[in-house]
Amino acid sequence: MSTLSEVARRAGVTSATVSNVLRNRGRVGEQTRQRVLEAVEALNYRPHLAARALAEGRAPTIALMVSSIANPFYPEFALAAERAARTSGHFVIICNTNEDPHAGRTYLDQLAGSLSEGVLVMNANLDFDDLRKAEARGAPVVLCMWERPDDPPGLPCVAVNFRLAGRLAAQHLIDLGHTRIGAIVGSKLSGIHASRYEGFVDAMREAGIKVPAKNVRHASDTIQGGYEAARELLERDPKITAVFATNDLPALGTMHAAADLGRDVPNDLSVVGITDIQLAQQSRPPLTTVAVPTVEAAELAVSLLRELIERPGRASHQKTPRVCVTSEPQLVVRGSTRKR
Amino acid sequence: MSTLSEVARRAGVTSATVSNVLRNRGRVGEQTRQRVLEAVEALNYRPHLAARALAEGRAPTIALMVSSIANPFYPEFALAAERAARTSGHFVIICNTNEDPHAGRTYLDQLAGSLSEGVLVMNANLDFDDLRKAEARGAPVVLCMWERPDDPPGLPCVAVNFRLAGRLAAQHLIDLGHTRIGAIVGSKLSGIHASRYEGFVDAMREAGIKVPAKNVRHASDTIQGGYEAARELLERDPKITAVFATNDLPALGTMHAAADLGRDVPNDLSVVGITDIQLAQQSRPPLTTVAVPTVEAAELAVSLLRELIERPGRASHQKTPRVCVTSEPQLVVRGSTRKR
DNA sequence: GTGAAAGCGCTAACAG
DNA sequence: CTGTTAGCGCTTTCAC
Repeated sequence: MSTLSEVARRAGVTSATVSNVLRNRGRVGEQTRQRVLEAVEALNYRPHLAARALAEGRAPTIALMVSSIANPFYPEFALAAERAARTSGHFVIICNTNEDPHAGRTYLDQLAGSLSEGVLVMNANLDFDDLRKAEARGAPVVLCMWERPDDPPGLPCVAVNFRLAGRLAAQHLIDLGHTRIGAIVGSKLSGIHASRYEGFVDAMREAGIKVPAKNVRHASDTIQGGYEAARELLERDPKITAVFATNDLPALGTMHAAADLGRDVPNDLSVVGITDIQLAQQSRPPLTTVAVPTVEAAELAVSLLRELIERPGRASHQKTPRVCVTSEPQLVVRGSTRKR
Repeated sequence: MSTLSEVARRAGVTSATVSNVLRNRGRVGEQTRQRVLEAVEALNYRPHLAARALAEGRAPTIALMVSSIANPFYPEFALAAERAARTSGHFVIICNTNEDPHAGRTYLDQLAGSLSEGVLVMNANLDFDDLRKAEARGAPVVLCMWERPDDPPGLPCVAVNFRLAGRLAAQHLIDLGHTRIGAIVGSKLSGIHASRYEGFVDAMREAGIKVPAKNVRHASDTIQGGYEAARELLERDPKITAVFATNDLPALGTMHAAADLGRDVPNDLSVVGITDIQLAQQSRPPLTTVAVPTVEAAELAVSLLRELIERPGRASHQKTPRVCVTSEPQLVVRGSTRKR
C-alpha cells in the first residue's frame, strides 16, 4: 500500500495537492496534475477508503440484513440493492442473521454508524429496539418490505401492499370457480405473512366462501415446507381443488406434493403463490403468482436510505418516519391455475 | 456517534484505559472497569470500525467477487464464506461483477487493500493482471473454485477436481448402459467448465464411446440456457438417451425440455448435472448429480485467505502460490437417471 | 495554484 | 494500573 504522501513526494508536491487532483477539487496546474497522475500510476496507488471514511465522517458501505442469503428470494433483492447502492458509491455488506435476533444485534452493534452508514432490513427477525439504537448511533434504518402500508412500523420503510397481493391471488382462484381452497401460510399466522393471509380471507369472505381452519397450514418459507404442508392438506381433504400459498417457494412445494399424490396441476389442482421469484417461471407448469415489485422496492429502499443519510433530521425519532409505497402487486397468470 | 474520549471523560479516565477495557488488554482495576462499562452503556457507545482499522492497519472486511449473486449457486457459497469469515471478525462485501472485467477492476481498485483485507474470487471473469495488482497493493487474493488441481493458476487457490466430477457423471451414464449421450457445456468450451467436459470425454473415450460434435452444445449457466440447448440437442438427434450437463442449472433446464418434448425423465432420458445445488434435490424427479464440496471450498478459501493475510510472505509473487484441494466430488444418484 | 497544519476515532508503545 | 504521546491515511480550512 502506497500512501498519499508517497505519491506527493514522488510528484514533488504536497499531499493536499494530490488529494485535490484525485477528487477534482480546487484548481491545480495542468502540469502538476500530470506529474501527480504519473506518480499515482507508477506507485499503483489507490486511496485508502477507511482513512477517507474517517476523515470525511462518512462510510462507504451499507448493511443489508437478511435471514439467509440462501433463500432464493433475497439474492434478487440484494442484487438490485447493490446496483442501486453503487450509484452513490456504497458497497453492501450482507448480514445473514439466520432469524436470530442476537446475531442481528451483533451485526448492528459492529456495523451501524461506523463501517456502515445505513442499514437495510429485510425480514430478518430483528428487535426493533436494537434497530432504534442503531439509528440513534447515527445509522439510518430502512425496513425494506413492510407488509402493511396501512400500519406503519414507526421506522422508515418501503411498504408493499401484500394484503392486496393475498386478495388478488384469492380472487383469481375464485374467478376460476374454486370454492374448496387450501391455504399455506409461510410463517406463523401472527408473523410476517399475516397480511397476505388477511387479504386472502377478505376476498373469500366477500365471495361468501368459508375457509375452515383445517384447510389452513403453516409452513417454513421453503419448497420442502410447502411440500409437507400441502401433503397434509390434500390428504386430509382430497376435495380441495386449489391451494393458495403466501410465498412462491411453498407454492412450488405444493406442486411437488400434488404430483406425488397423483394430482395433475393445473387440471386436478390449481396453485397460486406470491412474489414471482425467478424460479416461478421455471417450474413445470410455470407458477401462477402475484408479482411483487422486488427491484422497485430495493431501489426505493436504497434511495430512502440515502436521503436519510444526507438529512439525518428525518430519521425515525420523528413522529412520523417516512413510508414509501411501491407500485401494486400484480397477478401473473401462468400454467398452475385452471378453471374448475 | 459517541467516541472513545467521550466515554473516557464520563468515566473519569483516559481513552487508552477505555480502549483497554473494551479489548481486555492490559490490566485494568475492577472498579474503573465497571465505571467504563457504565459509561459505554449510558452513551450507547460502539467502537468505530473504520478508525480502528486505520489505527491497526487492518480491515474488517473481505470482498467476495461473483458474477451475480442471483445465480443460485453463489448464495450457498456466500453463506458458507460469510460464516467462516465471521469467525475471524470479517464482514463480507459481495461484489457482483456481472462477468464484466471492468466492473471487477473497479471493485478491486476500491476495495482491495483498504476497505477489504483480502479478496475471494469466484467465477467472475476477472483479469488476472488486475488481481495481481490488487495483491501487490497488499490484499491477498484467493481463487475459490479452481477447476484444475493439476494446472495451478499462479495465484493462491482452492481447487476442486472438476475433471473428476465430469468423469464420474459420464461413468454413471455409461454404467447405466447409455451410449448415445448429449453434452451441455455451461460456458464456452475454452472457458471455465472445460475441465468438466474433459473429464466427461476421458470416460467416454475409455469406454470406447464416440461423442460427435453435434451432440455437444454450449449454454449459459441457467435453466433457460440448458432448456434451449437441450431442445436443440434432442430435436436434432432424438435417439439420445442421456444428457450430461456441466452444471445443475442447465441439467434442470434439460429436464424441462425433455418434458416439453414428451420424453419422460428418467425412463426416456437420463439427465445428470454437476454441483448439487439445493435445487437439485427439489426438482421432479430429483436430479442425479455429482456433488461438489461447496461449503468445504468456502471454508478452505477463507482460511487460506486468512493465512495469507497473517503472513503476507506467502502471497503469489512467490514461485508457487498455495493450492488447497478440497475433498473429491461425489456422485449422488437420484431420480433423473435410469438404466437403459 | 500549492503548502502547512489540524483532526477524524482509535491503537500501541512507553512512562509513570 | 492508568496516562501521555504519536501516529494510521486522508480531507479540509486557511495561508502564502
